[in-house]
Amino acid sequence: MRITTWNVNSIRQRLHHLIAFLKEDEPDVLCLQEIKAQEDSFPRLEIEAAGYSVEMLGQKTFNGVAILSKHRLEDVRRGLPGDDSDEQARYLEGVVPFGSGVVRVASIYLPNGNPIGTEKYTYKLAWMDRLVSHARDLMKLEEPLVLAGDYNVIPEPRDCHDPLVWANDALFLPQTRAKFRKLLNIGLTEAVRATTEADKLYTFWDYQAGAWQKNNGIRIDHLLLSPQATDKLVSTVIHKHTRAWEKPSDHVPVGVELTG
DNA sequence: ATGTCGCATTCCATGCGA
Repeated sequence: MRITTWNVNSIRQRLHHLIAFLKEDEPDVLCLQEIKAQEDSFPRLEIEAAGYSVEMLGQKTFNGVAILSKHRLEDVRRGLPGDDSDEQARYLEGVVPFGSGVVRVASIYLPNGNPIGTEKYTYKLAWMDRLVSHARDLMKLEEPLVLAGDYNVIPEPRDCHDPLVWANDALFLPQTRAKFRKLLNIGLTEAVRATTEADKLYTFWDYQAGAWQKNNGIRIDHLLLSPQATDKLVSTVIHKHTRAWEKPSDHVPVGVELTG
């Protein structure tokens, strides 16, 4: 069973890439972020024609998350608990069959938080607190769990091309990284780091300043696994080649394979 | 060199978010 996450930066602009990726990689579950669409403009029929069911939480213009799955999602949760006034579409969760049971999967689009010193960064930190709280609740279920998405967090200096460039950025501030470590400290395992110690592994390259050509990237798309999922972890993959496609997303897909 | 995208409106140019 393979579960993959991809920030597509507009589902409508990226539909052909998305269909191409589904056909070449055939993930069982694909979590999407930044679909930038609501239900009425989401290309549901094309995706269903490729053999995937669709659950989504959309929003006009910005944000928006979805989960595509070969098997229909059950027990779907739309939105991150903890703040009923939060209207940004950044969290979607559900379960799919896995072995003799299920795996619970979430598609996460964690706030960017820039510029620091503004309400945007306050919102990011508060959102991370809510994610920690909800993840604690999910851990009590003691089931395979994969929290996948664009975390907008560079976990360590080796996860970016030049740490000095990112020193005062919301993606890399000590306070941001500390909150990310809270997720790990409640017992979640970051899948890519569980399978490799390599540096220069990136999942995002800015459109600007020739970042892709210079391999000036950052690793901000992550899959966090509960112990029950980590026990089944076989491998991870960063689908870097998609960044070289014509008119690409600035993020590439990242996937895990679990046995069973 | 504050350099590129995608979206929406103020609508063929500009502001916002990333």
